[in-house]
Formats: sequence, C-alpha cells, structure tokens
Amino acid sequence: MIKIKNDFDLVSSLLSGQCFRFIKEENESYTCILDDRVVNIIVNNDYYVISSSSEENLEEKVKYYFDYCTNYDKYVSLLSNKDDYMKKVAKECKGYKIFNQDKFETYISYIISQNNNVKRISNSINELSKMCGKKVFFNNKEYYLFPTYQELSKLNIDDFRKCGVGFRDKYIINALEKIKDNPSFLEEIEKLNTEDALKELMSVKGIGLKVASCILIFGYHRFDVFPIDTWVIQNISENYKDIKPNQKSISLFAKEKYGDLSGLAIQYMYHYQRNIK
DNA sequence: ATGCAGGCGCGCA
DNA sequence: TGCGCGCCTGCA
Repeated sequence: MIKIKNDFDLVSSLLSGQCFRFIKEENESYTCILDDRVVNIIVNNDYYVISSSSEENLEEKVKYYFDYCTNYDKYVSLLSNKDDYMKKVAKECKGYKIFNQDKFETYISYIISQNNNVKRISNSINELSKMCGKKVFFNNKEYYLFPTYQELSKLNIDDFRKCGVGFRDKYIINALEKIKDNPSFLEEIEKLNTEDALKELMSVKGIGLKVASCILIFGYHRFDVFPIDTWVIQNISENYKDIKPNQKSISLFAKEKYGDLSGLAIQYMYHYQRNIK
C-alpha cells in the first residue's frame, strides 16, 4: 500500500473516456487495470491511497501512469495566454491529466472504439482480456490483464466476434498483421513526427484519422494531435463564431492558435464541453 | 422503437 | 477530392 499526493482530478480524468478499464467500487474507490497489475485507489482529500496486486515498483508505476512527470500547471498557463475562452476552459480543466497508457492496448482499444459507446467498448475489452489475457487475483477477485500481442494473436475472427467487437473484427486482425509483418511497428511510430506517425497508423485498414489521433495522444502522449468529434465541434462553434464547424477548419485553427499544445487544448475543450459544462 | 455511440472503407461521381 | 451509405450491437 502506498500514498501519493492528490494533486489532480483522478475521477474526472478517469471518467473523461480516455481509458476503458476501471471500475467504481461501492465504497467510492476505483479499481483500475494498469498494464501488468490491478490497483485500487481510495480518494482522500490530500492523498490517494493505493493498493495493488503487485507491490513491485508500485509508486513508480502509478506515478508514471497518472503522469506525475508532466507539469500541467505550466501548460495551463501557456494555454491561458492564448485567448480568453481557453483561459476559462484551462482553468476548469486544471486537474485533468492524460494518462500514460500502454501503446499496444491503446492501439487495439481505439480501433474497437470507432462508432461505438464506452460501455460496449469496455465490455469488449474485458471479454478479450478474459479470453486470452493473464489472470490476476486481487482482493479475492479475478481480473484479466489486457492481452499481449502474442496472446491476442492466438484468437481468430470468430473469437473477436464473440467478444462483441462486431464489424471491427477484421480491423483488429489487420492491426495484428501489421505487427506480425513488422514487430517493431508500434515502437517505430514513436520516432516519427506527428504527421508521419498519423500516416503510418492510418496505413492499417480500420484506422482513420480519428482513431490514429486517439492512439497518438493517449498511447504516445503526443500533445499536438487532436481527435475532433461532435463535442469539440459543438464547443468550437459555440465559442469561436468565425471558425467553420468542420474538421478541416478546426484542425487548422487549433494548429495555428495552440501549436505544440493543440492536442491538449482540444482535449480540454472536449472535456469541458462533455464533462464540466 | 429507430437512431445513435468518441468512424471507417468502399463505391460512386 | 468529396459524399453517401452500410456496418455490429446495446441502449435510450
């Protein structure tokens, strides 16, 4: 068991939709499956009290996952200087963080997320994990880690269907084949600039701009890519009257206005529109 | 109960 | 290049 400082908004960051593997317990604590272990987090005013199925490097692990290494205050103040509306949004989003999730897990999870709702996405991911992920016992309950590439590759198209991924079954297969052809595919993305990284991810049939952007921001912690969805379009059109409410103009606007932090800026707008306002 | 939920690929102009 | 359509499926 460890304690870490409660200096961000765990609950709203979890609920914002960036990760799919957490459970709210009856005692208001949260149980999350983080890569190689299960953790339970009790929220106190000053501390998060964290217990885990594995104590090994627990503090390091948790601090990395919940992004204690990034100085969000600096980003909030940089963004606040850009315009008045962003100043208001950033202030409200101060506690919102983008986690450091596993690349492979993000890659597969966001393929499943397309034209889908959070509940069913979580369901499918849990089923996949149950079918081939490692079983872990924690507090007398069983949990299943997200499968590794090797584990997931053992499944066939019917198995994916059984997990409820629907028509995305073939997209997952394509994504796995990409790694089969080039085992360091996901690592190589890291070295590319954002434009090339998007292009490379989109070379997988089943990954379009939206999914590729989600993978880069949530799996690679790239703060200069922005998944644009209806929430963001709504927010921009309500607050920036001279920007046309479509993908292209919003993308151009965000790049020019917020530069390297455009992804974080758009994420703040998304979060504000969907969860705070 | 029909359209939607954090899209995508395809076929057609 | 741009647009409309179908697609799994559970849920409001």
